[in-house]
Amino acid sequence: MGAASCEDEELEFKLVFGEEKEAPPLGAGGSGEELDSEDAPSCCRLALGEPPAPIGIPRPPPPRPGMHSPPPRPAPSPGTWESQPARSVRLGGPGGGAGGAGGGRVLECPSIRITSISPTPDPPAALEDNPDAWGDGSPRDYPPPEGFGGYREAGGQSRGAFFSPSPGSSSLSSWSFFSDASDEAALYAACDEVESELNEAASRFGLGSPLPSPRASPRPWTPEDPWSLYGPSPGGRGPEDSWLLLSAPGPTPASPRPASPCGKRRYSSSGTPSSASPALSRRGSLGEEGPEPPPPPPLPLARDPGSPGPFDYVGAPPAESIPQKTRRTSSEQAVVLPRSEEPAPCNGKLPSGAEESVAPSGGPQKEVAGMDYLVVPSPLAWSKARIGGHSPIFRTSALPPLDWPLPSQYEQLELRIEVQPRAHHRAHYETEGSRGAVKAAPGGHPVVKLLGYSEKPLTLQMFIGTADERNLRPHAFYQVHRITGKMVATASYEAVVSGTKVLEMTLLPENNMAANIDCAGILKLRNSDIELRKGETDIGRKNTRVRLVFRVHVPQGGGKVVSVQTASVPIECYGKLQWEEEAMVNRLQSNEVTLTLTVPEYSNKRVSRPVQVYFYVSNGRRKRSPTQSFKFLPVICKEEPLPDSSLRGFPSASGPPFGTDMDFSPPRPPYPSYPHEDPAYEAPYLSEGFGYGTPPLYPQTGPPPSYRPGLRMFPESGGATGCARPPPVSFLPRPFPSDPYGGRGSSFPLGLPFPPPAPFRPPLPGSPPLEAPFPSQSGVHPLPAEGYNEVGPGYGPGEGASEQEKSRGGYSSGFRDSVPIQGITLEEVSEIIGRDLSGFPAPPGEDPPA
DNA sequence: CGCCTGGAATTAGTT
DNA sequence: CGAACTAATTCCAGG
Repeated sequence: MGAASCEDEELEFKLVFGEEKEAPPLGAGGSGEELDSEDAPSCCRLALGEPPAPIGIPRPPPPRPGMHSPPPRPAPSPGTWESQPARSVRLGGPGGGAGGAGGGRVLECPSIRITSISPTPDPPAALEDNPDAWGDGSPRDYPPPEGFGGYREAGGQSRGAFFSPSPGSSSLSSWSFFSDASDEAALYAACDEVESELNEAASRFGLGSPLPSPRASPRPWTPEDPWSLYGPSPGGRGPEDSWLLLSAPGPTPASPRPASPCGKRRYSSSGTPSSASPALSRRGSLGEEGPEPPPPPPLPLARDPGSPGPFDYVGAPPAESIPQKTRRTSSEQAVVLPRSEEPAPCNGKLPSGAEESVAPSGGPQKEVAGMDYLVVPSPLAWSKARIGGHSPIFRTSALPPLDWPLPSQYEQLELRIEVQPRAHHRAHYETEGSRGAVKAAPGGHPVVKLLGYSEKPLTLQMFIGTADERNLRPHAFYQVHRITGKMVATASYEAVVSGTKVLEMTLLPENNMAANIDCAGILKLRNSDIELRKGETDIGRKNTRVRLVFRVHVPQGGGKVVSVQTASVPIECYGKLQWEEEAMVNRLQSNEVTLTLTVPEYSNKRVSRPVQVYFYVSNGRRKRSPTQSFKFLPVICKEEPLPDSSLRGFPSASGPPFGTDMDFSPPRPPYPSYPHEDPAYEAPYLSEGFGYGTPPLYPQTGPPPSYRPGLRMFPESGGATGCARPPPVSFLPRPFPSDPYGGRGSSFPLGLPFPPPAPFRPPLPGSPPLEAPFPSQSGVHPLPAEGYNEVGPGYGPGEGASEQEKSRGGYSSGFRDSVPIQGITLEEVSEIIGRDLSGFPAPPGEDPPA
């Protein structure tokens, strides 16, 4: 719903609206729907939840590899993981050494070769591997890409072009993969995994092109960072030593990725030069890019000595069009694995210095330098490792890859997103100027904090991850973009890890180990550029949601670190709102403390899931209140609390830490203001288990202590439902007349909950019910208070419920298609709007855009 | 002048 | 194969 505005008068928003100027995330709401469509894979949901352990990861079904990179394997020490090198090695192209520029091939191997990055510029050994090994002709063998745009490349390639799992959407299967399958499954999976992993590994290599991002600034801080590993000190990558370079094989054909959400679409099939083809594309992806700087020098890896980065910037990735293989082979290929991500411990051998030490940065090329070959652990081992819940402890030398799931909390450590980003952020294309940093819903920017540690500065890594139901992993179509400028107070620098741009910031004890993420924008890569990459199975179309993923490696002594990660709520990156309507304010029923308006009906009446929509109150000018949200729910949801609700949020299942969050436990604000709460969103996301670690803060609305997350009320029944607070909202289903006050849809007063929460108001007589008015539908009964779960299985009936319940026979039929349901958490509404509004003369109402 | 933004115009991909 | 639509990108203009 759009914002309702009163043009007549200007409202005083001080109270209501924070000062925030930012536009409300309108589009966000849409997600719900999309989810529906997209969610596809029912399988997705994981039930697993291993607690803290990162592992909550489900095993992938045989078919698809779920992980891109091999999961870290358990280290000798109990509870410790070593990241493994990609199994595939890229064969050096021409000279293997140098970056294997030539199309190195990837070998599949049982054994992996890892090269630690040596300070020396040597080309990565890995590259050299025999190409043959990979006879598969997998994409891995690619000619060196040339002129790619850095980002794309980075993203693409690295992401593994091939390897990397599809960003997103696709995925159906992924989950299945991970599921903790039983042993058998495990085995099964193992095989697949192996491949996948290999692929991943390969991808990583590929990545390497350093991001050329011009902007990447030298690392600001770091120096002290204990973990120099990561970030080598600015100047040096020393640590890199520890980093390993891997060359990975292309994705095996066999292990196809999960189908993209929609099924990956093919651009003109055979590579038609359809527009898609980069080269041809009008946009000139290729063309443009082509011109771009040639692939990085042979020794890609090396970042400039000058440019320090924890992660290496790998040489710029080759053009998208180029087969990944190519890219990889090129010098670029030699990717340095950042300590964490990619590093595979070499034969056990850690890269020198790898461990905690900060390795001086050796030459950039270190990565390449000597790679050791590792014996590849048996698939099973890997599988299990993944599956099993293990502590997120890794060797400093072998940090977990970006696609490796990690818990947000471990023992006393917890990486929490104190302030969540807005649910909508328009990403910019390379052809556009920056669209700024991601903002927080309440205004300002997201804030991430590490709890349980304050000894010394640590490096906080951030990258753009997927937001689908599959495992959280770097998003192929989006990259983090470093924002600089006078308005940016947080020092950061870009690094490329395995083809994924990573923004690194410092968490300082003096700042309570918190970082204000005001330096992170989101870059959109052209779908065609990414999709053309060999090995890339994901499609970019409609794959526009991302999450900000934060990771930190906390030194534990003994060369070990605890890696914790958390992901933000999903962020819709398409500028475009799916739905937006302006709600009409019913002045007659509005007063100083209550704003009554008619809620427009949701555009898509067939949603099967709850759709969270956002709204804000505008004074008709530029003043806008902070964005608030509520959900349109399929009727069914209300009625049935999913039994599994708990499950629905995989997260919960996945881990203790998560569980809570997922459920949006108390800490969470009751209000819908934030997207993540949105069932739609969450469910899927949650599934991943990790990401959401922390409950977002909802400053604005401050979560009322009293609030029960679980209680959700629908308007009609709503009040009844037992909201802790009776929301003063009433919906009136009405046709949507143009009439200012009459509305179509239901109207509800946004009242100030204050004093006495107004009881829920019954629908107004006049308004024609859209379909079934809630009330009567009464089917709507108060949901069981499970917290959000109530609403659905995970909130909702929506996505979460979907599968499970369906399977159960639950509500599938349940949703009413035709009827748009409007479910709102009264509480939310009340709080959100109500308070603020109080005091207004005749407030304009507004709706949330979907 | 450059960075953001919001929107609209185009073009490509689907149905 | 073309039309109608939708989504993705590119451009523009205003602040």
